Amino acid sequence: MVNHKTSTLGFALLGLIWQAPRSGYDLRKFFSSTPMISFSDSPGVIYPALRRLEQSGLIQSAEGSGRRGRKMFEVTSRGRAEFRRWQTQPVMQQDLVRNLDALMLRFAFMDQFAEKGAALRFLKSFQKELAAYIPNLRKYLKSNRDHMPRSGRLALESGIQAYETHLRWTRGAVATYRQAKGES
Amino acid sequence: MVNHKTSTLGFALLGLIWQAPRSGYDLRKFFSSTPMISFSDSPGVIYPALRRLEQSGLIQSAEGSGRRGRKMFEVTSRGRAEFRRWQTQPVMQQDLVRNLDALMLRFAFMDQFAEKGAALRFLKSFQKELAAYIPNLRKYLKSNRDHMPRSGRLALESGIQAYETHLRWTRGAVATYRQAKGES
DNA sequence: TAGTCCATGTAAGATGTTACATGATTCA
DNA sequence: TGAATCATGTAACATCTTACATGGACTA
Repeated sequence: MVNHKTSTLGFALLGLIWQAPRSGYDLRKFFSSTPMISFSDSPGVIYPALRRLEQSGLIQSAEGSGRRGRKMFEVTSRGRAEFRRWQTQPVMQQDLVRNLDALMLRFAFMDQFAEKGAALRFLKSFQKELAAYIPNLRKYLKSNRDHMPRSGRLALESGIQAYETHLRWTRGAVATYRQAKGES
Repeated sequence: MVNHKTSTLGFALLGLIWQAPRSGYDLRKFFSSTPMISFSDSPGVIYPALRRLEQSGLIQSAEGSGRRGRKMFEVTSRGRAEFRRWQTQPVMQQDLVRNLDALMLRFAFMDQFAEKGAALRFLKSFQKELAAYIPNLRKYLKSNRDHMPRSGRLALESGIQAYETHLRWTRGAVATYRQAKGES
């Protein structure tokens, strides 16, 4: 068994297969027809990624798979453990800057696959990193705005606004979870 | 001369070198110390990318480059033409979904390198694609919200909010340009 | 029976990640 | 002189992009 380091795409596939056993074709169609369109639905991406997940022992093809010609995959217990490990890592500043999409993917599957409380911990951790990072951007803008071209300044402001929107979102999300807790 | 298809990183380098001749080291430091930190500052990324730009004839190393050991690059006329072509392409829905960062990069250099009016054309084009795309996400949310897990729904809402923030930003940016035009 | 969709794959090539390597320069 | 920083590079590896290839099933 070869051990590949799972990519963001790999975790997306793993999460979807965990939701319900799926074939490569199902996954391609899912990507092309939902907001997960940000992932490529090309066969040259999906099938090799599935083979890697299988080689790493994170998924296996189910026997007696549906229609002839289809190969259905299901998640193994190793796959579930690996997914949870990835999903519940603390949020780092680097994730914010380089991999915001992966962060949201981790959160998207939180209710289904992580233990209770993981969603709130994630949100708090995300919030903390955002609150620490946004002032850096503001500082840079303040020091440099006068000798930045207008479009450069606007682009930076757009980035700041995007992070602020995420921060606002985390507050709403935390409230949603708190409320649900109170009701239960 | 080999012709490589220039990547987003390549255009980032090209734009920065156009602003002022720079060495690989300068570029690495720029990435690591400004909001362009989203690009890798690793030498294993920067130096090969510079070689590719040079091989494609988009940059050349300047003679008598500064301190001993440094190689300063400057943009060629082919490089300028290629940058402008990339920068002034119309915005496609695919750019929105897969390459939002590249879009903002294109805009960031607009005032410096594109002809007058290009910034406004870009903003209008961006606006149009955003206005066309956001309703798709809303529709998906509306049809699926009842059988989505809470965290999945929240993640989708975060995506919608991010796009809406960009749309709001374009309106502010258009106003900025209009105002400057009126004043001039 | 012809066209479309289902379904899986391979191959070439470019790019990015990470780690390693080397030597010059500056400054305490 | 030793450490940090300047400065450029290579090499192994994994991944993604794009294009091509193949055959079965369905349906007008």
